Amino acid sequence: MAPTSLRDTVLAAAVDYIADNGPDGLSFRQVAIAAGVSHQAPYHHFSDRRGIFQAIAAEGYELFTTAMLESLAAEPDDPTTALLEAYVNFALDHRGHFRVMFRPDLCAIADSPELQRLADGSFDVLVDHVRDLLGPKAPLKDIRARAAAMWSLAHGLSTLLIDGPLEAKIGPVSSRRALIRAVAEQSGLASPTKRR
Amino acid sequence: MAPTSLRDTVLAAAVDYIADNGPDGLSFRQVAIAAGVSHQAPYHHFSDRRGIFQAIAAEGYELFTTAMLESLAAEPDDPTTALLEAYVNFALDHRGHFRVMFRPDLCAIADSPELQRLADGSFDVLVDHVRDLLGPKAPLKDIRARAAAMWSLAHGLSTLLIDGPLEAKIGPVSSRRALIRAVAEQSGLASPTKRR
DNA sequence: CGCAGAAGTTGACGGTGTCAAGGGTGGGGC
DNA sequence: GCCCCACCCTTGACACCGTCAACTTCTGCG
Repeated sequence: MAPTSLRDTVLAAAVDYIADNGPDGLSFRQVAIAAGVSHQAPYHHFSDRRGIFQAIAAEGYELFTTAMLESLAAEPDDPTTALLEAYVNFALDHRGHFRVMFRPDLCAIADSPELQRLADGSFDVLVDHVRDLLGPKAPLKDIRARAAAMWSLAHGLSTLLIDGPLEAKIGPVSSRRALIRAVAEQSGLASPTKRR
Repeated sequence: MAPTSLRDTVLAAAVDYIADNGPDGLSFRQVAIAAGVSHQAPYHHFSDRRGIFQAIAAEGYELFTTAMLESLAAEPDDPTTALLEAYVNFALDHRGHFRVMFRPDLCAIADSPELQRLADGSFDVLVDHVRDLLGPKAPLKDIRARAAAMWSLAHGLSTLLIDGPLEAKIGPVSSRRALIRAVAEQSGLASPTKRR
C-alpha cells in the first residue's frame, strides 16, 4: 500500500466507484481530478478507457481464481457447494471487479491475450472440478452440461443478488451462507453423493 | 406496424442497437438523426434517456410474461423445463430488451410503479410455478430457495450465453434446445417427479 | 376565426473521451 | 559539468453527448 502509484490510485478509485454506482457512469476525468492530477494523467498508465476496465478485470480474475481455490481447500468434502459459495461471495464482496469482468463490451477480454489467460484460469477451476466430480469416463456431453449448470446457477444467483430483484421477491436474506446452501440443496447440484 | 410513430421508430431502433452493441454506447442523438429527425425530437416522447430504457424494459417484461405463459401452456407435463426454455429463449431472441430489463441503473424499475408492476408480473409466473410444484404445505423457506435456484439457473444461463464466455469454454452449442434440456437435467431441477 | 396545445427545430451549455503538443525533472554517457 | 533523452504529467483543443430553453409549424376545436 505504500507505493500508491498513480496507476494503483486510479484503479482503486475506479473499483470503488463501480461497486457503488456501476461501471457506466464512471468518468475518466473525475477519477483523475479526484486523485489530484490532471485529466490526462491516467492516460500514461492506461491506453484507453477500455484499458482501465481491462486492468480491473485482470485483477478481478486473479482474486477470483484464488478465492475459489481457497474455498475448495477449506471445504474438501463438499466441493460443489464450496465453489458456489466462493463464486457468490466473490461477486458480492468485489462488486467493482465482478461488474466489469462479465461485461465484454467494457473490457473486451478477447482482445487481450493476458486477460484471456486469466479468465480461462478462473473458469478452468470450475470445469476441472466437474471433471473430477463426474469421473474420467463420464461422457463429454454430461461434463459440459454439468459445468454449464453449475456455472449458470452460481452466476445467476450472483447477478440477481447484486442488482437483480431477487431479494425483493424472495424476501430479505438474513444469512448469505444459508441462502447459498439452501439454493444448492434445492437444485440437485450440491453434495450429489447424498442423492442416490 | 402501420403507424410508425416517431416513438415506435425510436424505440425499435434503440432495441436493435442494444441487441448488437449493448446499451451503453447508445446515443440519443444518433438514434434521432438516424430516424431523420432533429436531435431533440425524441424528447417529446421520452422525458429522459432513462425514459427510453424504461419504455424498452416495460415492453420487454410484457413480452417476457406472455412468452413464459405460452411455454407453460405448450408443455404442461414438464413445466420447469418449459419455464427454463422460455427464459433462455426470450433472452437470446430479445437481447435488446433483456439487456435493459435487468439493469436497474438504466431503467430504475423502482422509480416507475407501472414498470414495477410489469416486472412483478413476470417474476410471479415463476414463483407461482414453484408454489404449485412444491404444493401448498411446503415450507416457505423451501419455496423461496427453489424459486431462487430456478431463477438463478435460468438467468445465469441466459446471461452467460448472451455475452459470457460459456460457449467458448463449453464448446459450440449445436442445438439451443438440447443444451437447455441437458442443463436442466444435470441440475436436479427439471422433471422432479422422475427423480424419486 | 382564433387559439391552445402538441410536434419538431435550432441554438447553447457543461461534461466527457481522446488526440496533439509542450514542460519539467532525474539519471546516464561523454 | 553538461547535454540529452525517457518518463510522467500538464495544457489546450476537438467532436460528441445529454439536456435546457426558446422558437416555429401544424392541427384540431370552440
